[in-house]
Amino acid sequence: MTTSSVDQQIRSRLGDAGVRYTTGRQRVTSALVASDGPRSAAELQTQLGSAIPLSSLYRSLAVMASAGVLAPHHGSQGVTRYELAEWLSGHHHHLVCIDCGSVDDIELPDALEATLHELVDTVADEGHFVALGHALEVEGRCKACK
Amino acid sequence: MTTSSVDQQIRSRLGDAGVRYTTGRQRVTSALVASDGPRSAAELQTQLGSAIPLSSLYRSLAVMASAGVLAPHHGSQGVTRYELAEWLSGHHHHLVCIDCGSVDDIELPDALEATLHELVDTVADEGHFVALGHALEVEGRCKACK
DNA sequence: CAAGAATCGAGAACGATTCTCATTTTCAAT
DNA sequence: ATTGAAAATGAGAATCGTTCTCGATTCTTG
Ligand SMILES: [Mn+2]
Ligand SMILES: [Mn+2]
Ligand SMILES: [Zn+2]
Ligand SMILES: [Zn+2]
Repeated sequence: MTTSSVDQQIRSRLGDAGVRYTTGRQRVTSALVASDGPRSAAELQTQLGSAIPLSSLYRSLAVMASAGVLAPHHGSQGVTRYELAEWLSGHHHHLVCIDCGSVDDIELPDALEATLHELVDTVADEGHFVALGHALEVEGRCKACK
Repeated sequence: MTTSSVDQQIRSRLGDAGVRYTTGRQRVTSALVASDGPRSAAELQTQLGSAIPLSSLYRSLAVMASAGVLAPHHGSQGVTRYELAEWLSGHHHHLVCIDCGSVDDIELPDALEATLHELVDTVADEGHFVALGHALEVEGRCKACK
């Protein structure tokens, strides 16, 4: 996934939302495109070399999330990590480290994803609600904690 | 699931951990047994009629979680909700309301759960890690928000 | 070049959670 | 039953991720 194609889609979506795609927000995008999992404000600040003040970073993340460009992931210690929304990154799931809380993306083979989709729909039908999405978290240990 | 049988198992497990099963902790247990999803410290305090100070409640939750009796669930707004560990409550999954963040337990029919297990094991094998657990969150709207 | 809108940045404020420490309760040994 | 050690309690302070405030700055558009 190249930064530039994602950039175009984000620029367009933010434009529709009446929100500017400033250089700070573009930096957030490229940091997230380069990541293999969701990132917190603090992690992004490190990754970006302190180029953006925390208060601005938090605001950009909030703005981009409410425009549907980023998706939040709530982890341990009250830390929220953001990633590109699935319409930008593609649908995928997460491997969460039970020791340090880090999160890595995992993509299911198409056959398995299809199975999972059916499964979720069946569960929703039986529970008389509409499944608007699903998230499978596989719990294990990351390389650093193994 | 009766409170008393769970109580016995918890008493035993806490005993092994060298931790006392005080009346405050027993109240936490009965509140969680009566719940249909994970509960935060604040929610438990309300549910328990302010019978336990928040600082004690937080400590009991932490102690019981690190003894493996409770499991934390990290939700929006930095709120952590706890539920009985799966060896006490049985393995199950969650329906998370995308509007208010409330969480309800859902149990998969055995056939679906078996399918999901296989699926997770396959993914883990392919990613060269060990799946120690899994959590499926189905996203939808709760009755209150529908 | 304005003027208005949106954004920025520094610091204050907030809120969930954790920590501190003096007091109280529990448990085991006598 | 008494006692001393260990564990738990409770009130309040402290912490830390996050959000808010507001004056300064940057965009956009005519
Ligand atoms: Mn992801
Ligand atoms: Mn549950
Ligand atoms: Zn780890
Ligand atoms: Zn709801």
